[in-house]
Amino acid sequence: MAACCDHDKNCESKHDHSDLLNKVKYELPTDDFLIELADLYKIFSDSTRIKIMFALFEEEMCVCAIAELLGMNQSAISHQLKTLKDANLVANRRDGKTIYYHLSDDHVRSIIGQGFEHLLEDHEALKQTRTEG
Amino acid sequence: MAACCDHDKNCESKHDHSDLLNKVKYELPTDDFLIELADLYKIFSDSTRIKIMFALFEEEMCVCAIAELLGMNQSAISHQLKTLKDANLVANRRDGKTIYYHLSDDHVRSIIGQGFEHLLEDHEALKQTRTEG
DNA sequence: GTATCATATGAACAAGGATTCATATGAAGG
DNA sequence: CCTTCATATGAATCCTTGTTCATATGATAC
Repeated sequence: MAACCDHDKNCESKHDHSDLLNKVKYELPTDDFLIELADLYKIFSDSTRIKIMFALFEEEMCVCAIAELLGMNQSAISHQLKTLKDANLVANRRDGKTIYYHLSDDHVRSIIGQGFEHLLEDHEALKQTRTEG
Repeated sequence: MAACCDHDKNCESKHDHSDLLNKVKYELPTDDFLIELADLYKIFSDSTRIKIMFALFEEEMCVCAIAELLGMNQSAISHQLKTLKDANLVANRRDGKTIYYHLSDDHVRSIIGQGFEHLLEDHEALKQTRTEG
């Protein structure tokens, strides 16, 4: 009988993976950490937020400038900036009535950089197969 | 009058950002690329998929082993594996009735690695403020 | 062929989230 | 104070998406 399965109806396989499962289970980070990691990527998973972060690569911008740049209304941008700020990815400063946002650290750059490279290489690979075919 | 606004009701600001906007707009990648980038991170933004990828860090696994590991049913895992495969993040091989999945390249490792580090440093910072307080 | 196991897939449902609208806050100028 | 501008926020809506259930495919063994 499979080693780990009769206590859970989700585990219905007839295979016996006990050895593999025990090993992998041991190496796996905690659920909490993995959920936190997914939540971090969730922030990068919206194109509006990506655009905002890219814009802030250059220099700090106020809310209405970002809204104008992206052609979206101020409220939408404000909501997304809150999301980014809650995740410590952007910070802001007030100057009179205006509030300027900027990237809060270099993690944004390095995280986006990795995705960027992945896409570039995918596009390269695609081009390759096209010229080969 | 602000330089770029009367053509678009979303651009209602009284500020004049023309210089800044022109500069940033010029530096910004295309919409298509930014959307593609967001879509890539979207794949990392689900904890089930993250867990699958982490499991495959160790070695290849068949569908039912992953399901057993995560305590989820086979269908859910299969759907997510399809998502990962469509994004070229995992690949598979058949051996009889069983299909084994593995990471398809090292981008998964490097992308997850960046997020990993970000979280670790955040946790460090948190610990710091706690001991200071 | 039929039965069984491993996986894939389509439809349906539920939960989450991005945007918009309306409104609130908060600062500066008069 | 009152007005205006810049931003924030809450509620409502619509769209996306993860999971489940039921079923299909595809391979092996008999």
